[in-house]
Amino acid sequence: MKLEQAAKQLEALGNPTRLNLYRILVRAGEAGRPVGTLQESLGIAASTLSHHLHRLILTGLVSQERQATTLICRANYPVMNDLIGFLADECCADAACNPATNDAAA
Amino acid sequence: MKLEQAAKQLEALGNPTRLNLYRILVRAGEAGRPVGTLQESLGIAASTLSHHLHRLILTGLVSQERQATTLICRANYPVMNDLIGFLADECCADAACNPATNDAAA
DNA sequence: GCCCTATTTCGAAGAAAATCGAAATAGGAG
DNA sequence: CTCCTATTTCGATTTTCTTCGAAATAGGGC
Repeated sequence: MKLEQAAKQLEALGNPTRLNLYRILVRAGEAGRPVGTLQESLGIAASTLSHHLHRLILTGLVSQERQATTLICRANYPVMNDLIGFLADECCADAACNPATNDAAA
Repeated sequence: MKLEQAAKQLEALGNPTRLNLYRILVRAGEAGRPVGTLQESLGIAASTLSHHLHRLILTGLVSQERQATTLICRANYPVMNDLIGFLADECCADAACNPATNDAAA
């Protein structure tokens, strides 16, 4: 994964409203959640929610599927897996934190 | 971990310059890196670097130690571990992505 | 005390984000 | 076709971020 893409996804999750939104979607599982119920859960303006949702969709973390007039939103698990993989790769997440001593720089 | 704190850390990493900076620190390992060499690697103004560094330090992702006149910066691995743990917990990272069907909401 | 390097703080300018309400579009029901 | 609900787009406002250079502080060396 490219650093820029990872940064975009991290930024997308780096907002309390969006992180909360994303968490709700994750917990909703494969069933997903219509936009309307998300709005009720979050208690924000529909336009604000739409904006945040759009940002999450742009990064690939969330996807939508139309069901008649309602839009079902779902967390895109593989994308999150890749992101966590990136972080773990860079930051020795689950390992014993024994980073190499190579001087990788910009 | 609280959602707000996780969001702050994600936001801190959600900037290309800071993510790059953090990656350099992670790869530097326990030895860490003086601020000066970070500036050379990143090619940004010292004040800009100081600002980004401050943000990473505020979230706990990076810590500093003074060695005479130079400040050594180090990645704070446990904090990143917690963050990854939070993401994995919310988003079934390494598991087979079988989220529960509880309707947790805000 | 004076100087020298390393780093931060200050002040400012431009860019981007978060939020809302109002208006526009999407998809179907009658 | 008209209407109704669901959702997005538009326009605006307020706040926050990013970046820089200049000036201030930190810690020693002479």
